[in-house]
Amino acid sequence: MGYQYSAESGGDRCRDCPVRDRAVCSALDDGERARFARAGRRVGVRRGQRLIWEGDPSTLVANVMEGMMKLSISTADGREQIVGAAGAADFVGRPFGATSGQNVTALTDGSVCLFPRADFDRAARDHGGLEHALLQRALKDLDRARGWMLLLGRKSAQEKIATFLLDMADRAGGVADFDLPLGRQQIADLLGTTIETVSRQLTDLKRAGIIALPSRRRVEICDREALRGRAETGR
Amino acid sequence: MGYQYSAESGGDRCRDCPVRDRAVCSALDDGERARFARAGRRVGVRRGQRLIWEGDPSTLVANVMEGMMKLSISTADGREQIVGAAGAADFVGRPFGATSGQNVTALTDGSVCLFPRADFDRAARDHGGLEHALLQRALKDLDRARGWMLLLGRKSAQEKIATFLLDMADRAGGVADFDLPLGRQQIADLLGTTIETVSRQLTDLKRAGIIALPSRRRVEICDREALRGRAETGR
DNA sequence: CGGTGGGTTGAGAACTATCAAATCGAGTGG
DNA sequence: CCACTCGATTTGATAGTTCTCAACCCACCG
Repeated sequence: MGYQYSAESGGDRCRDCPVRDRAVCSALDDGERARFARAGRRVGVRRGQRLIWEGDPSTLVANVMEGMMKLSISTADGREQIVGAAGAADFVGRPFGATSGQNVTALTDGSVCLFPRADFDRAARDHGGLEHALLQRALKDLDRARGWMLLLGRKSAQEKIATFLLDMADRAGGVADFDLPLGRQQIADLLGTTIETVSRQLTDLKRAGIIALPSRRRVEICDREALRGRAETGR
Repeated sequence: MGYQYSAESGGDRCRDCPVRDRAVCSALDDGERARFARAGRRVGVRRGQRLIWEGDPSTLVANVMEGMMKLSISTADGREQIVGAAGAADFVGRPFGATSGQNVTALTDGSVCLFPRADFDRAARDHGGLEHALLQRALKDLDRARGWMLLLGRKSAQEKIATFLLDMADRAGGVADFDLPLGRQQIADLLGTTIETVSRQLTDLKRAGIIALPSRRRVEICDREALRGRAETGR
């Protein structure tokens, strides 16, 4: 399939894993992990590369080690909706299921730790801790997905953008000043709107003095309260 | 809280449970279940009754025994989005989490088997089978939620209604003829649109001869292919 | 027979998408 | 260092959808 396998082969593959104590694997003890690690492969991914295809048989799952991935679903005529994102230490893929319901595509260069789904499923069944970690993540993802459904179904473009910016600020650690990990088109795909609407709403917020946009990717929140107001009633 | 507790008290509460071999409990063996059952209570619910509130501490979880529930989230100003539905044998509530992210409200009269979350969490940790069953459900719910995000974010009113009708027909067993379990307002809340738009789209489909609407709740699909077409490209 | 609670229909306003053109920014090669 | 190019973003004009508000209908009930 053309993945780029890293040089490291046997031995303790996890030793230098950047996410070894945040990923689901951290639920395993050292012995379990050592055995489990044999099934996994560290693989580099390039921006734009697709790891998993919507509708394909679910044969792979992975932990993200570096970089950012998007989960997306498309209509037959090419409209795309981003349904989730996964960064370092997050889990992607569909365990315990015949097919994958989403595309998984790299938004940035990065690397993942890839497992054949069958091996992973077996390990999850054998080690309750791993399964519990998966359940925790699935439940959290489910809460997030459902929260986003409210945004997609019921919020105006204004509210969508404001909510999105607050969400991003939170993820960046609650700071007022951060870089967007997404381009305008991807923001549109996430919010269920168009690139032009995203652009217009951003410049509206800028003109209102609520945010500043020093460069394409950078955002400064100048008036968090006002932004919060628009996230709730920005009709 | 005013729940209506049923008369049955001790003994084998599960014996006459209508969903005993489809609910998550079916992952337990008889001995486990007997012990587990002591923590649960069968409770009747009336149409409109809310079991769980969005944002409240998560103290209860439940298996639905009879009837249908909706999961919903609301904005501060009262707009509502339905984010899921639960029928007989489905599980509701937020295990392993401090707060519930959704409202759970009965759409019809029915009954549920209610557990204090703490007891349920403990049981899930002790019995891997139960946890696995929960994971399976969470993953399926997650797939469904994400699929619905595509509809909410990217589909036109026409496509939403057509998709909804096909979905309902599937759930009813793939028949061409079924009763809607939801009123117009609830369909609107599910599809992220308004009651008027739902009504208009339905009459459009009726005028086109694709469906018939013999009564308020009943739908007949006359031309499934045409309906499928509108679910994909009904712009 | 007058309520009542859905549901439908109509008209106009408000948003948002669409299409097209102008701008911007980072590279590139001279 | 400057013109030039390419992709991303912004802006403008316009068309379409969908929402909103209001009136009307209809089946059912006391």
